Amino acid sequence: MLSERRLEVLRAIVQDYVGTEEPVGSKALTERHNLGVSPATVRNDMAALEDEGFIAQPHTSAGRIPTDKGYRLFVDKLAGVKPMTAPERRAIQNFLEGAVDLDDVVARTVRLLAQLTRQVAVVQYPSLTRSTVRHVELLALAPARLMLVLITDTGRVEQRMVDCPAPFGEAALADLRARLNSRVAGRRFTDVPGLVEELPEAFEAEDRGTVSTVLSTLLETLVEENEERLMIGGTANLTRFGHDFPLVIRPVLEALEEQVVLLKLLGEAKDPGVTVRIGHENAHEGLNSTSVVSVGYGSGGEAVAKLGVVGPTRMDYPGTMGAVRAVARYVGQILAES
Amino acid sequence: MLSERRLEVLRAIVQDYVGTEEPVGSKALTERHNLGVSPATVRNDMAALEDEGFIAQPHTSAGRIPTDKGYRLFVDKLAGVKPMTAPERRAIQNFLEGAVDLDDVVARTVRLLAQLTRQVAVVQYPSLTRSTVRHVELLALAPARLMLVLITDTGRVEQRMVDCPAPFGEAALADLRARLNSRVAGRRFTDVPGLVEELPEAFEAEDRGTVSTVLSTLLETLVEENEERLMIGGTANLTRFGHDFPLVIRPVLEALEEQVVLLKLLGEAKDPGVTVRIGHENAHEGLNSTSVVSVGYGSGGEAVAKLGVVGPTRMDYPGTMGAVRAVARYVGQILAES
DNA sequence: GTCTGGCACTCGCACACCATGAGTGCCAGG
DNA sequence: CCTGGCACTCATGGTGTGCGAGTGCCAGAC
Repeated sequence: MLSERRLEVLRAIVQDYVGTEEPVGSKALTERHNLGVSPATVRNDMAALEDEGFIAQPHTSAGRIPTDKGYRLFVDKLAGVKPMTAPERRAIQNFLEGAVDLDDVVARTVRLLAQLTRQVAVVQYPSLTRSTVRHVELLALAPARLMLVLITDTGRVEQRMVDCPAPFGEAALADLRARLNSRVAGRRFTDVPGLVEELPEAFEAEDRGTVSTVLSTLLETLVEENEERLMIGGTANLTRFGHDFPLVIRPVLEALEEQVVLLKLLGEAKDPGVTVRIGHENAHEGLNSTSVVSVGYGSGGEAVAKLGVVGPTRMDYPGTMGAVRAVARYVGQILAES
Repeated sequence: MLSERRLEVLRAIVQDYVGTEEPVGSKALTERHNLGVSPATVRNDMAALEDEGFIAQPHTSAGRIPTDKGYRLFVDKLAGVKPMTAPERRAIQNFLEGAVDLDDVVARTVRLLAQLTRQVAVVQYPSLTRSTVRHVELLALAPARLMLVLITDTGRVEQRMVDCPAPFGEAALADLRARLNSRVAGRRFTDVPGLVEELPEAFEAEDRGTVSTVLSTLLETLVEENEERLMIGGTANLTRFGHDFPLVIRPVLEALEEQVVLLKLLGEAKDPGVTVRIGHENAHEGLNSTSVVSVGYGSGGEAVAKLGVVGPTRMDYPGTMGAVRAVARYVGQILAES
């Protein structure tokens, strides 16, 4: 079991290492933090912490640095979330309020997060599956070719072409449009399939094929993989990573280009609050030397998507968590207003 | 004036340096290329080339490397565009044909370019201003709130909210929708303003305010800055840049995050063919050690947007130019088909 | 039992030194 | 105008060394 003081030592090590980027020794520790004990005592505590796997030394004659396990303990037990200051909060709000549409909200959020945390920011677009339908529109582009436009409560718009098996009259089109909207408008995406099931039956036999085609296109749109888009930014912050450049940064850049990887990354975090995944806790190899801080955000009380940052495991966790949480909160507000 | 052989020497230097990334000396040159003269002669030629500013030596006792000016001469006079091989062309075509919508086309193009050239790829979305209107749709979301949806011939969709000064009836809406489409469908964006000018006059006085509002929103959409979106990829290739990492790569990453910068970059290239901007020819400071190879692409004969790659000035120009040109050609085809 | 000061030990890092050799410029002769 | 020869420069890499930060351990104090 770790005594109170040993935890305090670990906290001091994490804080110093995050600040200086250099392994921290026993003497420096006692000087910068008033632990009330001598370096020798700290050394003993360090030896114990090392035995337990919370810290390690890069070389025999160097100071200690925290391990992933050490950071984990720090995040779980030793550090809170550092709240943003009032001016910071105002700045966030002001910056986000200038957004004109959903794309802009996401773009601004990415910039903001990247600037606040000085790390790589990742923002997922509000997911279709968790939002509700605002409107469905059908346009006849040609006698047997329709365009289906789906508008969500978060302002997102998806469109699909529909090639009809048979020509489809203007009247039938208006009818379908009206029926469709009266059923699904305001409903959650997940409920839509059940709501439109027997819709074809209301139409003439000749039109049923087309109606079915339209419906299946609609349902496809709801589940389609590209529903999960995201935007990243602040990659220039990767240059502040470390000294042993290419080897670390390369796999990270590669991982960041794989949207699938990132989506999985964000998706894994089920926690209602801020989630932190440290180093090897990330499934993807390329991200083994990074930590991911993420949180859900949404227009109502409920999360419709996630956002977060990717940075070195040696990061300011309390500050980053605070920034991520604050941004998520304000983005939620903005989405709710629009 | 530079003799034929001196140009040949320059070509050899560029080729060797691009291949090896190391300054090339006179002896190595005569060994790898059969110039038919001795190293001493080559040295004299090199001295001349250096006087003219085409090459430089990093240190006194090192070989020569091409300067920006040297690359410029190489690109303009000494190198052609290396055409893609047949299998490569087939691969490009196959890869692009799998795309399901415009976003996907752009995304695939970026990946493809990045892989082919092993550099950073930039693809601009087909610009609104140079395309034509396929359809304009108006939806009533609330009595005094409309949504305007604009669909282009390149498959792009833009939507805007319109808050009406007064409630707008269903009949008037249908009327406006019909009149609008009959006037602008199939027309170029640049012609739209003239075509809708006197449209409000056809409506009752009470509706004119709303009609005007809708029209001005439509016109805004046509010129809005965010019409010029773009997508980038292959940033991981930046790690192959050089040995003196952070200092070079940092400003490049920063520049790549500024869409404005990139758009200007692509926009500057007015050439109908492949354009190459080398090193300091790029206005943006951060890109002074990079070259940009870009070209326009379009669904018809006409260019509606640009695409290109950003890489180190030390790049394989003929190959890169060939890849860029080929990809642009096939993307154009794909867009024309859809 | 816990903390402390002392002490010997380890070892990475920075610096200096030197030998090597690739590459150059210049010159005299073909 | 080209070539071979020659003296010179200088970046690079390997070795050696001193320094100092940091450690582990132990004996003694509280």
